[in-house]
Amino acid sequence: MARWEPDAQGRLLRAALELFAERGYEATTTAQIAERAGLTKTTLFRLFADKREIVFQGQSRLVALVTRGVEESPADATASAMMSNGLRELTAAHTDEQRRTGRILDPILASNPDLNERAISKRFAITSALEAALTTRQVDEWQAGVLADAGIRAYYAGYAVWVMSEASDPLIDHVLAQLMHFERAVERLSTGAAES
Amino acid sequence: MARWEPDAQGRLLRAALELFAERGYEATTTAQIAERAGLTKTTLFRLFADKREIVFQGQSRLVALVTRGVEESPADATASAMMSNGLRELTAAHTDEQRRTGRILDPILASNPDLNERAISKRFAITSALEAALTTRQVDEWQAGVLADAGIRAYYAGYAVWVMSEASDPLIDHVLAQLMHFERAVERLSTGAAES
DNA sequence: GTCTATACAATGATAGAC
DNA sequence: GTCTATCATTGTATAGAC
Repeated sequence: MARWEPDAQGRLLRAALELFAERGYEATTTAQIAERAGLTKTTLFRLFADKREIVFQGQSRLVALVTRGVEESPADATASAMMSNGLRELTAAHTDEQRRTGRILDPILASNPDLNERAISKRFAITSALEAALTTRQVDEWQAGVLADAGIRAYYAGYAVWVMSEASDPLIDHVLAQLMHFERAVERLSTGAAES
Repeated sequence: MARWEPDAQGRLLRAALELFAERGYEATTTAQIAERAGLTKTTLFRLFADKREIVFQGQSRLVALVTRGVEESPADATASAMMSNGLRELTAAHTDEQRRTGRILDPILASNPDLNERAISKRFAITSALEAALTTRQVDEWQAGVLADAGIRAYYAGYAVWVMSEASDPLIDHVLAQLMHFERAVERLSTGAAES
């Protein structure tokens, strides 16, 4: 069936993670990654748009997931409930293996400005997708923006706790815990808004 | 006094804007930009970290400005008021000439993925600076995050209207108009939160 | 339909001369 | 502070092998 070893993308990802951990992101060339994966540079760049995408490919599907979570919400759902459904869909995509990968990957992402920039860009893409999905469901534009910012903020904050946690508690619990902080913040802002 | 023509950075910026407008960002090489500015590629890369920074250098100082606006707020200011002060400082930095530049630059930024990514990164840096400044002033972390997200959202939305406006109305007016939308959104969220 | 070989343009770094 | 020169690396383009 397969004339070549299967799962070229996965092999490239694993090779990249190994090399980045060994010698750092910048000191690793795309040729070295390809070689360790048993491929060539040409193939690497056919499968990934650029060097950074090797490590972020997984996050690209999150955009579609958060959108679907909102779209599949019942017709009478509140704006907040639709946002939560988007997050639920996001978190459902995270396996225990991703938690292990995250523990290796996250320090690498933080260590390099190029990877950091791409990470920020991905976060923005997910936020924009959530915002657009809410707007499509007739949520007021500013409300959609605030809910999207807060929801993705909760998602990232919850993820940071989850990825470092020893227990096998599900990601969604951490994200929902963060969302409660958001609701408290909104309460305090609305009562305090008149003062200023 | 000056053995070379002064304002190398400004000359490079103007040369870059001209060339980007003429033939696009990708079709312009750093050597061409340097040549039109009467310099060489080496000098360009000593003055700017990379090709994109030629066009974003101006935004880097905004990080310091928003921080200062919060820091200089009176001791009894509310969290919202400190955030507004940060925005006030940001908007004060925008001249009428920047509005003209923005009309040329913004379409270029939107047209190229690399520039877009850098723009998102700058927005995140400004947001993080505002958030950190509020936290330093003892604002609760989640409240600081929500206020920073919303404040910078208002700043960008206000900027988008201002840059296209024919009248010579100040930027701060547009930003404050956006902030009122935020306050209304908070009101509606706090009353509706119990439903879900 | 996936991979390889080769050649190539552009970014960005570096070293030494003026 | 700028220049010339050279260099490694990213990323593209093409043509062909299995």
